[in-house]
Amino acid sequence: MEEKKEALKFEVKKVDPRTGARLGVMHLPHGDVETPVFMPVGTQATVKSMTPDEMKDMVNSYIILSNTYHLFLRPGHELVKEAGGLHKFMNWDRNILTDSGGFQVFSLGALRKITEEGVEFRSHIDGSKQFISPEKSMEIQEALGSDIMMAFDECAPYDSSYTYVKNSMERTTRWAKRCKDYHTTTDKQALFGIIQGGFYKDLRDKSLEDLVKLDFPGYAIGGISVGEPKEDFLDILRYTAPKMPENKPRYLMGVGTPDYLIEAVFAGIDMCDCVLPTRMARNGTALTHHGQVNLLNACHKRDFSTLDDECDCYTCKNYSRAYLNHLFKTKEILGARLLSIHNLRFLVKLMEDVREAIKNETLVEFRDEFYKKYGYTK
RNA sequence: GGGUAGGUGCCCGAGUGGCUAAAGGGGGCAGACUGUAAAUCUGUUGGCUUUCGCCUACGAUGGUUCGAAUCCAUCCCUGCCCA
Repeated sequence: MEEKKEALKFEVKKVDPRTGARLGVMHLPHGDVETPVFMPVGTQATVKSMTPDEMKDMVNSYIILSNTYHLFLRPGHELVKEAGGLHKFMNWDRNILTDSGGFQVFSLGALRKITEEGVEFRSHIDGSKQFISPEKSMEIQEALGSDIMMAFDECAPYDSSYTYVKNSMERTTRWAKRCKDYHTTTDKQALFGIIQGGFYKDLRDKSLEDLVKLDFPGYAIGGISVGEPKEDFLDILRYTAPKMPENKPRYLMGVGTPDYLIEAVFAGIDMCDCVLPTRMARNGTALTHHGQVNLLNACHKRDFSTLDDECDCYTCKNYSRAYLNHLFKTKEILGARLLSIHNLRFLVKLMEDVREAIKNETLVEFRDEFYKKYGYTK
């Protein structure tokens, strides 16, 4: 019997004997992606302020995210399809992972109503009534033509009760089944399931168990990094990640800061994404090897030194903190661009270094040294 | 020279007897940002005392009043119009 060709083939190249961290590679329709990987976010078919060439040449990114809900509203998934798909539309020929719109169920809280059938939204743009079901999310993501699609889920708020999270998680699992039933072109696009269950371990177990039965080519942890204390985040991460199928990519959604990324890798996570580097960049804050640096602070006015002496990015090689300070003070858009280049490169490079450390079995030393320099107390 | 409008905290500007250390912007200083409703949002911005409080402050000086940025007088300065 010949096995049907699948969009995603995942290889675990090595598991760090001391930590369980994994080194791997995802073979995808638009090229290979080495893991662990940080995926920049380009919600509206653009990583804000960055051209695709810059994402390749300056950031060295092989996969980025985009968003179902936002592209559904504008310009509309039909239009993107008409343009030849999302890759062609935005001129990005490497991989794209699309989020399902599930996060918007959470972030647009006041504007939606959840039922078994799906979620009714009020558009944040014009207030118009919109409806997204699991099937609709699949239809949109198929029209976009992303390489990895996410199942339509509900991301419950941090303060949700056990009963609420239980019902929500069970519905998310039913929705995942509906997504899988709808999505048949598995040779072109891989569909990942999303584990929910909030901060209740038995619910995480149940979610994982039921999703694994559905046999997705990859699994994500959703519903954390929603404003909880770090201990709670680490607790659920360390509890859930190691139980996820070993032969499939493990994706931690919505993370983030350098310490969260490193902790995720320690827990056996292969993929992370976050808006943080680009958003912080636009707001004037840089991630550096010596901690966060707010370029708007007065202390940089006459600081002609480089932003991060250990960074290899275009910004660090060519501009001073004083110049960046000036650009942000004057609200020049180049400031946002230069810091976006830096922050994105910083996190992508962090994962490159992490992969190297796993290869060399020096991950623990790498983490300790990184934390010490960054100023984390650990 | 005549007329007229006005002088408020770093800047612009509201306030026309007590609720005013004085709205709102801007600027300054700092903080937040984690599957993007974010080039956004929040705090703070006279001095001393880090509670109560006291002092200084709305062009200057003097006055009316229990009480004045707000009313009166004089003076100084600025914009505009006419000569």
